[in-house]
Amino acid sequence: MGRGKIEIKRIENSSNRQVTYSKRKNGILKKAKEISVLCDAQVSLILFGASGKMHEYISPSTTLIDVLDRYQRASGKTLWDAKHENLSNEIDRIKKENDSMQIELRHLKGEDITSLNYKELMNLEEALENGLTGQDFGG
Amino acid sequence: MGRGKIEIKRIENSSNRQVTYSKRKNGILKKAKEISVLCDAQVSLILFGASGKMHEYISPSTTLIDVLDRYQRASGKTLWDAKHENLSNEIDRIKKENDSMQIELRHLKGEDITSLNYKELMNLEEALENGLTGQDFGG
DNA sequence: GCGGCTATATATAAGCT
DNA sequence: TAGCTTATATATAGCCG
Repeated sequence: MGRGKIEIKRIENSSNRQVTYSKRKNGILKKAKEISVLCDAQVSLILFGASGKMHEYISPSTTLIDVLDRYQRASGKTLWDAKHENLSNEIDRIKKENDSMQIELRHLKGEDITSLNYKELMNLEEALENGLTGQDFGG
Repeated sequence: MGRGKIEIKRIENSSNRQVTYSKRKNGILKKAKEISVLCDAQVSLILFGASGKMHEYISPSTTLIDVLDRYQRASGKTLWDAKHENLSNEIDRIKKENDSMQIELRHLKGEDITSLNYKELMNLEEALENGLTGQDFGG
């Protein structure tokens, strides 16, 4: 669509790439508006250029959240549930690490530290590195 | 872009609307792929036609969730509900505690433990309870 | 690097089957 | 109804200031 035909592959020249992005971004945003108006379609378009700048188009009379809800129902994929699960799992993982450390710290602080011998310290260190939970080092 | 010029307004004839949707859907999906490849852009495009059928394009090497996370950061808008925010906050909180403990443990393990005196232990304990991060207890 | 300017490449509205 | 075709409308690559 220009003076010359181009291959669809990454434009190596960064300044040409930027110019092309800017032009095509306008083009695709326009197309998104058009299809949404002409065909009564619900559209969500989000673009991030290499420079990091964001552009978006969401059809009128809807919201991105509506689109995403519908996306989940139509695709069977989960977004917030997946997100929710990821977060929950991360919390579990971190909490375990956390508990483990707290237990070890309690031991460290609760004992007469000078009474720990070398072997006990090694056990402790190993336990910490393994992130074991609930293991008791005798107190 | 055809035999005749058209106005950008809802196509009333439902079968024309469907045909136009189908054609333009292909066009915009192609455009989305092209800009993503040519310009190294991160793109998310979700379309629902009036018939309810969904089509999507997400740039390779990313996921819709990534795009949405980035969208939230860039736009300042929240997509996930309050529940997710709470989880995120909890993660932040726990991670801080965690980091704090790791720092202290590193100190404990890195030192000759018998050299810690009572006061140092008290400082340590206080720091842990306050969840302070990055504070140095002298090594 | 940015905003116009064309020549060309593409997309697509109508038609046709 | 769904494709295929073709004349036109658009998009845009390469340039220029």
